[in-house]
Amino acid sequence: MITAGKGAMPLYIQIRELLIAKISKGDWLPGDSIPSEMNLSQELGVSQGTVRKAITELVEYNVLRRKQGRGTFVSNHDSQRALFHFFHIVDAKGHRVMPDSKVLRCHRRHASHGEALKLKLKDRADIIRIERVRNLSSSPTMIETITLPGHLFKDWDELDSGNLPNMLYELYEKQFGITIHSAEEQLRAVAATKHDASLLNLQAGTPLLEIERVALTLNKSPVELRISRCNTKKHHYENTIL
Amino acid sequence: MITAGKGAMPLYIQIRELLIAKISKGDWLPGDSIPSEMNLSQELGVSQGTVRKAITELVEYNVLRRKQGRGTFVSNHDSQRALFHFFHIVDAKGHRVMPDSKVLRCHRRHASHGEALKLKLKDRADIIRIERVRNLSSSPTMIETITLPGHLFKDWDELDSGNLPNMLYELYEKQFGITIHSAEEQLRAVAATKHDASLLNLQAGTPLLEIERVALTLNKSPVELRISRCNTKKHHYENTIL
DNA sequence: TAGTTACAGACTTATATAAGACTACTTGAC
DNA sequence: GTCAAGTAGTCTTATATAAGTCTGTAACTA
Repeated sequence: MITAGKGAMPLYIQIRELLIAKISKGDWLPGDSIPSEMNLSQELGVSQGTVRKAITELVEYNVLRRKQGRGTFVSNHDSQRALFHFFHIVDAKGHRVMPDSKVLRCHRRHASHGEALKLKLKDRADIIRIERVRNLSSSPTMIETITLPGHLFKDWDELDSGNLPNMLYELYEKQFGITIHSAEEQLRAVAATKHDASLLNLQAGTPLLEIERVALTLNKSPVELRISRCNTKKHHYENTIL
Repeated sequence: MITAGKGAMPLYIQIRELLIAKISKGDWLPGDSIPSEMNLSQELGVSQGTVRKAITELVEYNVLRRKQGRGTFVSNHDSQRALFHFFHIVDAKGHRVMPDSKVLRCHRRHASHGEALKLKLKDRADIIRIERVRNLSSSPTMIETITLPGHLFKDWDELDSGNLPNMLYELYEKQFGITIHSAEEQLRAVAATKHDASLLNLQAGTPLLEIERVALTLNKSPVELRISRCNTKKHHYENTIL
């Protein structure tokens, strides 16, 4: 409940947490508009400015999106957002390229110890494994190995695995109600294996950029482990430090 | 001048730009406190809340730093900030390690075409070139090649080049009045040259992570080009996407 | 009549101000 | 030295007004 007074959390923080809870719980779905600042303020017994401050912080975290004159909306994963926010590989000129994807395999397995650790699962838990090659500027450039906790993607097997969409986060959201909100990436340089080499048309031993990403929901629980191995001859990973 | 009324920019944006100008111009130096919100509001003829909103945005950009009960300060580069904000190499456990550095060479040259382009200089402009090896967890892990525009670092040669400080951004700020505020990085996987290999105790051809960074001031003008080649056997580059 | 434009009103977020609460440092009494 | 009050800073909340967006209806045109 919202409480005011000495020693209590500031109102706007209580309200921010309340809004997060509503979204995590699924009361408000991605793409939906939330009640107006005025409505919320009356409902919660605080002023519009206080609700506004709470909302502002969530807009900064990319949880909400405001449109003046229209309302405030829960962020969703259109492919634009996925491309601009989560995809950091660009071409030599620094332009973002929409990748396309060819799925090589898609099957269920047991998690290895390392996978279980990174996804916070029990050892040998049920997982889904996807392997695909991605073309950038129409040449094969990345090999992705994606690991998903089986229990979060129950009806996965009903999908046409040969024809998965290009941007998976949109799929997670629409089909499984799971919204990826943030991610932690580790980057390393590795040597291409023979397998890598044949898929990417290069020689074994060629240096590849390996990106290991754990994608998280709003409440920080891991949902996807993705290992990408990229040929950085004509593309590179771009990061801006602000 | 601050102007209100129809068609004018919002007050808080005008004030934000004014504050940025003051800082860029050097009226307020890194580490200094700026006038209080109340003083500024009186001086500028707006309310405290409006000044506050302008300041808030600059705090989010890491330009200013607030301390409740004390004041608002221009951000400066203590080595902590450099380490946490600009240094993304961590050990296998994800812990930040303070690197140490050994300078190999430090001399003046003419800029190559590529360097001039990235630093927005004229071809063959005067530059300073620093090469150093950095140890992480007491083993040689990175080779850095740093390029600085000569005209911005006039008295550089008076420094003891064999004994440069570990965190250069602090030096730029204190000795030359240049504050690094943001940076753009490009990451690639490359093969170690013989030279790399001998410095890092590994075999030629070993994959290295190459980080090419252009560091910028508050008004986006490039100040440093830094190419780091890292052995990612025991360390990796960490990036969080929010 | 059917279709289109103009405009008013309702509802939304955005901006600006003011007042009091909280926090850290300083000063002075003891 | 220690403690308490004072001072000067930021932080929180509330209120009022501006500006943007959509919808329905009245007026106008073909």
